[in-house]
Amino acid sequence: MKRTKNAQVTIAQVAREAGVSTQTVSRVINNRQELSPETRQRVQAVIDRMRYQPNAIARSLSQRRSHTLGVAVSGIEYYGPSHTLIGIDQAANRLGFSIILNLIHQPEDGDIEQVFQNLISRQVEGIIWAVPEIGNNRAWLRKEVQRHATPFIFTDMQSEKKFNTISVDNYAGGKLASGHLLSAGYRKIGLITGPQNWLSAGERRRGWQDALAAAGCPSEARQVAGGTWTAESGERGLLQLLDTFPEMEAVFVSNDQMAFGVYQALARLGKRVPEDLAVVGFDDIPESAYFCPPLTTVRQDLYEVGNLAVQAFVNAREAEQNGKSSFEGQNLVLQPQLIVRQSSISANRERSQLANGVS
Amino acid sequence: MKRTKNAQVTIAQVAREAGVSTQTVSRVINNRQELSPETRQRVQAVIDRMRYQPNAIARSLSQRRSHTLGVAVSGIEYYGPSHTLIGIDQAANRLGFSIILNLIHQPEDGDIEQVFQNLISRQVEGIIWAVPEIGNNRAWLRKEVQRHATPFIFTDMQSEKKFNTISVDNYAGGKLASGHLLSAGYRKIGLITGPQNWLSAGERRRGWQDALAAAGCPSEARQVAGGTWTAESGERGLLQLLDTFPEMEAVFVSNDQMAFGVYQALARLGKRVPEDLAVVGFDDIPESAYFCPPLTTVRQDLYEVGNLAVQAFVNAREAEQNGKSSFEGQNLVLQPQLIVRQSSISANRERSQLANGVS
DNA sequence: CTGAAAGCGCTTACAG
DNA sequence: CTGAAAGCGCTTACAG
Repeated sequence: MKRTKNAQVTIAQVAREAGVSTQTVSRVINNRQELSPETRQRVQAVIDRMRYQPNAIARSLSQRRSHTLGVAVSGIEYYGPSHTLIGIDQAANRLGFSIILNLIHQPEDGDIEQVFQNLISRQVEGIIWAVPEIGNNRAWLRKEVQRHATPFIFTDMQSEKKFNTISVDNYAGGKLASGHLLSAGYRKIGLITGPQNWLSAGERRRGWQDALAAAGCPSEARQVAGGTWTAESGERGLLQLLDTFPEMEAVFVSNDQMAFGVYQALARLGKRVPEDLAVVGFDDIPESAYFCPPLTTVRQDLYEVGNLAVQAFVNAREAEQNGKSSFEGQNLVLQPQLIVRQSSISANRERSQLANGVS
Repeated sequence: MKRTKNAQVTIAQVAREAGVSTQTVSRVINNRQELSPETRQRVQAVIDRMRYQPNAIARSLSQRRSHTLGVAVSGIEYYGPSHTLIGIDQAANRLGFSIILNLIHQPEDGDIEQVFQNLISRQVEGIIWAVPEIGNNRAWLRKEVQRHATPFIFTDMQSEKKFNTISVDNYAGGKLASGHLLSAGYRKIGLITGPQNWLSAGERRRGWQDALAAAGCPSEARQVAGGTWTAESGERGLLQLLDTFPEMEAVFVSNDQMAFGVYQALARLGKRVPEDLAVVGFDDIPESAYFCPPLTTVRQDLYEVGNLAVQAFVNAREAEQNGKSSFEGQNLVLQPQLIVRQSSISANRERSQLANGVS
């Protein structure tokens, strides 16, 4: 009586029970056409009665197709990566692929190698690498990718001919944010960056720099504070800038969470946004519309990045199967979008002198 | 020249190349002891040269072990679920398990069934179900779980003898939050809830209700506003309460994101926290320490829930293997922790009359 | 210490 | 329309 539980029912058992061969059962579960309706029905009945579930692993082995996609992601506790993952998951499901997930905690480390090998040995049909390019944690990976036939899609990587990349144009985003402040009349614009070695952080910084340069505004080192994406670091960054760049009129903060920290620090000091300091963020997290005042920011559709990554996988796969001569990667760059709210629009355009403490 | 890429190298090819049998190669890659050092070395050299990677699928089939864990999660865009997932991932990695991920978008729907079947057919060795119990989306699941031998761990579910559950005591959390406000001297305490049909939302509400009842305070319907976990709904909830419960002195908001919305709405109205309204949240998201003023909230260690879920899987598995007579589930309940910050402590304890608009 | 044989649970040509 | 045989790439007893 103990065993109400399924010991695995196999195709052979079903075949015996139904009085047919195993490949007839196989034809039923795979919905092949060359089958008499009666046989199909009879076998199906047995399948249902025995609650037969085909073993996907056995199927994978004989078909040499795992119906599986390897996904490596970092930082799913943040808004962006979690949405990319959601996009990947939904698109993969639509195509009937399961996802083998690997969260990368320290992209700088050698566990990159282990994750990659594990995915390969599990015979994933493709790999999506949604891990920020930090420093050169990918030196090893690049070589390996070219050695394997498995389609490999990079997210968050500089476009590069030999690879498949889907990314958001962070440089353009940085320019957009800074250009907006410039055209609103601000000239003394500070910057709070993301972690030094993240590619996206660097690109946003470059965008800021070039926009300011193009407008003939200075962009000196003292106008820049280094953050780590957290609200806390935003707060620290602002305090630092208030010290090194007291004449600051506006600040481009490299993500919304840090912008939140900036808001809090300003509130504590009795300063107002945007009258005392205009603020622009990056990401457009859901909360930013509810900041007080609502935050001007740069929206990037990371969910779409996930979808496109899966699409790129499909494309790469087909190319591979059609024996495309050389493995040419495709590079897709999404343009971010400026969302203007009140944090960057001082109604009367009289920028107060933050330096003088007039609040 | 085209094909620099690996066509799959098999154990047979390695064996032939090394002049040994396949099971000798198998012994090398599995690090078995009964092997002469020379043979091992020679075979290893061939493995390295040919870049042989064992096929995990073939191995799974013959071993009848997938080294795989099925994980279903909802809402990874939120703080809690994403941290649970991180906890699961890390613990699983330590044990050498890969994760097959399924994001559940509409827990109410029948896709529950499909996800479950898919996981089973992929021969996962266990399933962690980190999907909130909403309505009775699990009626079907419960039956199915008992039919299969695969260990099944529920997160976010009411403790129940027959199942393995790991959860946070949301009821206690609600009591903690409300009790704190009561002992700070507040009597007129409002509530903004999470979505009606989420178990955790209901539990927090029950905690609030019982705490108030125990203190002899009213907890009428007009003191409650329904939210949906988002900042936007928090804002709406507050406005509603201001209308239906104007004498309100304090409010327990069922998560920090909604509390954030409450802050913003109050700021817009020129009201101050906690002088005009004391606020307590739930979750302790990283930002809440940077709210202005810092938010009193209830911390739950969802990362730990993930870790414990994996541990519970290991335990259930061992029990199963040792043929424990009946499948007795284990129920683990984590206690949340009150984090007191400034949003609930009015220095001079003079509660202003929000109703009168004296701010 | 090493190998020949069988088997894991399916599918894929190939016959008929 | 249906089945006997071989094979996917490993591991597991079993010999020796």
